[in-house]
Amino acid sequence: MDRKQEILTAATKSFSLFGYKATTMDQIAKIANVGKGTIYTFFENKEVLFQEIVLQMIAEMKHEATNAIKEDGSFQENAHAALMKMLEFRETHQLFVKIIDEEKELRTPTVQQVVQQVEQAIVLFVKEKIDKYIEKGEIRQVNSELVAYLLLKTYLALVNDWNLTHDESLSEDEISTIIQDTIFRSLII
Amino acid sequence: MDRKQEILTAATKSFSLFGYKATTMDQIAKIANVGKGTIYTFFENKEVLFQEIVLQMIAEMKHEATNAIKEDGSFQENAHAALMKMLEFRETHQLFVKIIDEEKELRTPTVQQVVQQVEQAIVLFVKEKIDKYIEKGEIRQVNSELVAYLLLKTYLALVNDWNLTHDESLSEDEISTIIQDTIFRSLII
DNA sequence: TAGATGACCAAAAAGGTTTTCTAGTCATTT
DNA sequence: AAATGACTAGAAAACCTTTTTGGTCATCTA
Repeated sequence: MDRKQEILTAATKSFSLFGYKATTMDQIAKIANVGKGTIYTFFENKEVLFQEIVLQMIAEMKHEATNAIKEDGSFQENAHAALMKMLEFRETHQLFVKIIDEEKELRTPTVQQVVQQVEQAIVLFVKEKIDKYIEKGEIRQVNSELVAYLLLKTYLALVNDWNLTHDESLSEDEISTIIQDTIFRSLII
Repeated sequence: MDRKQEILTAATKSFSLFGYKATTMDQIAKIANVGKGTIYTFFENKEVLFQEIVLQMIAEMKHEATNAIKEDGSFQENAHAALMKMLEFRETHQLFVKIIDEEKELRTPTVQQVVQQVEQAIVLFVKEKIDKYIEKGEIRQVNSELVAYLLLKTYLALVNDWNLTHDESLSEDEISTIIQDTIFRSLII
């Protein structure tokens, strides 16, 4: 495996496990079995390395979501499939959970910035999907950006915030059902 | 005006303006024109004084919301009226805005706790209203607590979070329209 | 001699200590 | 009997010291 990939893998592992702030460049170098200086021949600095990894994650999310969608499927079934994929994604990709946590707890400026980028990317992606279904005439003509924003915030509230005030987390089924029953349902003509 | 009310007024003013942490008991005493010791003859401590004020605010919110609702009105019009009242309320009662801000920024434990109480009170109130309309058969049989929770989180996202990533805040009309168009609409049979 | 390396440095963060501030008390006053 | 504000203990802020860490670059190695 080439050194750059070695470093990316090591950094992803460490960021996912310890977060941005608690991950040191020395640590990454050690895990990747390279000298620290080597990292800097591939990545300008820690922040850029982090951003590249997060960008990779966003690409993967898009990929997974896109895969879950059937080109000729109805809005209802595709929305459901994509949502379920995103609920799964969360479980396998700890990085997503970790950075949202760190943004809330530690307030690391870099992380805050990156979380914003992620949110923006997700909203844009979802907005485009909504727009497509509006064009198709399958769903109502709504402010697609606002709806996309609302979907993201709802998702995060149910997935991350609910268990802060309640003993047990919501199951994927409960989350899926409530979103289906409210926002998705309201869109269908 | 009696001393207790004088103190409550002064404290409300100071908490609304500076938040919980930045308000000192000396300050409240000075504004209220009483000796600091006097505060402690009416209120056990700073925390209790704060809670009493917030409890008062919750009562007022309930009062306003209840007033906005017509006993024989449809779900649609009452939901809209109550939502508009809450959007107004926010403008006049800076305390609500302030404590939600302080909970996010400063993480003062007392404030965190109190915000939780407020949220719980609101969710319960909204849940009961939803249940009433389910009974009436005007809206679908949904998990009313979850929907109430979702409404609150949506409200807060649109009112507080949107402008963190966008140049201009959403207008009351935009907020009202989107909530109406999504969550409220999905409930109606 | 091109690419990798880790000792090195400046700057930031953590840790520890002193000073200031403030919630809450209570002896004195009204 | 009720109100007060000087007082205190403990919390928070400010300050200084030490350690850590991101980033560099002279040296090494293949």
